[in-house]
Amino acid sequence: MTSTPTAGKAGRRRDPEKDAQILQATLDVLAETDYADVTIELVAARAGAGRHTIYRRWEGKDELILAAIACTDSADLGPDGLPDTGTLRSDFLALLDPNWMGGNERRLRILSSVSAMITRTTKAVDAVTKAIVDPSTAAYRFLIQRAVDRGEYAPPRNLDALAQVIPSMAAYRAFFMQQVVDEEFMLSIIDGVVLAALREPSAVNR
Amino acid sequence: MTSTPTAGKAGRRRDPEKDAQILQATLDVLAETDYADVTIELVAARAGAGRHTIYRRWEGKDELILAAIACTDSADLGPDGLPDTGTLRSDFLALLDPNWMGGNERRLRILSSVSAMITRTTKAVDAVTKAIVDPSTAAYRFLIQRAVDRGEYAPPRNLDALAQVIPSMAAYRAFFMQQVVDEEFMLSIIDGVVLAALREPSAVNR
DNA sequence: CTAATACGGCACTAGACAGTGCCGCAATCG
DNA sequence: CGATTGCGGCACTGTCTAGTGCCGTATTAG
Repeated sequence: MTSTPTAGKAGRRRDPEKDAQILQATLDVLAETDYADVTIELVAARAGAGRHTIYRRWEGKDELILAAIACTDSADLGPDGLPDTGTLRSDFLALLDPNWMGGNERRLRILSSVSAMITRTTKAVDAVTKAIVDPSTAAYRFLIQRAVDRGEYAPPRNLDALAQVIPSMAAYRAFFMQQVVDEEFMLSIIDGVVLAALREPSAVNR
Repeated sequence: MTSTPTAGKAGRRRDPEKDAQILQATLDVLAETDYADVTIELVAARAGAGRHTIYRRWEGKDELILAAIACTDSADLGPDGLPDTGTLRSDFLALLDPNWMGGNERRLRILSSVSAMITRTTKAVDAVTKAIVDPSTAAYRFLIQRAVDRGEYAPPRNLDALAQVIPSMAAYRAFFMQQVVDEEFMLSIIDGVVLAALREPSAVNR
């Protein structure tokens, strides 16, 4: 669908840059307004493109948005992009700064904008799950597991549930309460919930 | 605005029932579809009313929806409506059944539908906060505090954060993950997070 | 009864937006 | 060069829906 006519066809080639520009513009608009307010016109203008250029590459509005979600940059949430500060608490805090709050703030806004779509399309749920929800949970699961492995805490009763605490509460606050997810809030969750639910290993302590 | 002409005016009186029917229909539609798909036509049809009857009472679509949110029945979340089973764990579980899942399932759906509105209007945030977010948090805060008061657990480090765990994680799951908030899931949060973060009182135990 | 208001149903206006067609220009192949 | 395709911009169609006006009917005060 987005393939460039590499064959021996005549004619001008599709600009691969445009794909990225359009998807990025889509994410920008999605992060700033709401799904219903995302117009192709707006995206095209933002990307410096014509509407046709968009319709030539994607079936329609929904397909475009799904593609944009799928290319949300979650690479920084892979094990390699995660901080390793020595303690779980400061790992959590390190996530707050660089990619995370601007990074995450953006992810949260996109997440909320797409919510309208989620209630209708199964594909949207899949896209959001794959691009945003799963990577976030996986990142926290990784950090906690690593802390357990190095003996900082005893293995938790339910790692998966614990790994979802911060994404859930941050999303709830940013989205439904429309309040900033700042360090103060994060600390209240980290200390008051996640770390509180973890126990020191009963035997040797460090 | 919704006042019935009680003065010595002539003419047919406004049907007070209609107010409730229309607001209820609005909530129904909100719970089933999405904010953008809530048409006055749909609400009117559901309420067995004409569109004029709606416009006669509210300024427009947004006002109607705000009014509907405000009348979400959260009375069952007051202290009097909450279960008192003797232990915090079974209190939590009791919330899952009666008003809660059908009750809460409905609240969650409405919450998600209004999300589109939240990103634009401050009033919507206020309405949702007052009608849904705050009552939910308050209910859990009450249950936890009561358990602490009767000596079941030691006072938590951060009661407010803890009280938001279940609403947040339930909303996140129901909304962004589009998965059912069933007993299995609730138990994983209750045991794996909330109760894990609470400690037995160090001194006399019960 | 008469005047005034509420009600449901229908038709209408106005605006917004998805999607398409066309034009002129740019790039690329043979 | 000529054919073919990509591109931005403009105009157009079709649809959907908020909001309003009108009609016939029902209700109520005086």
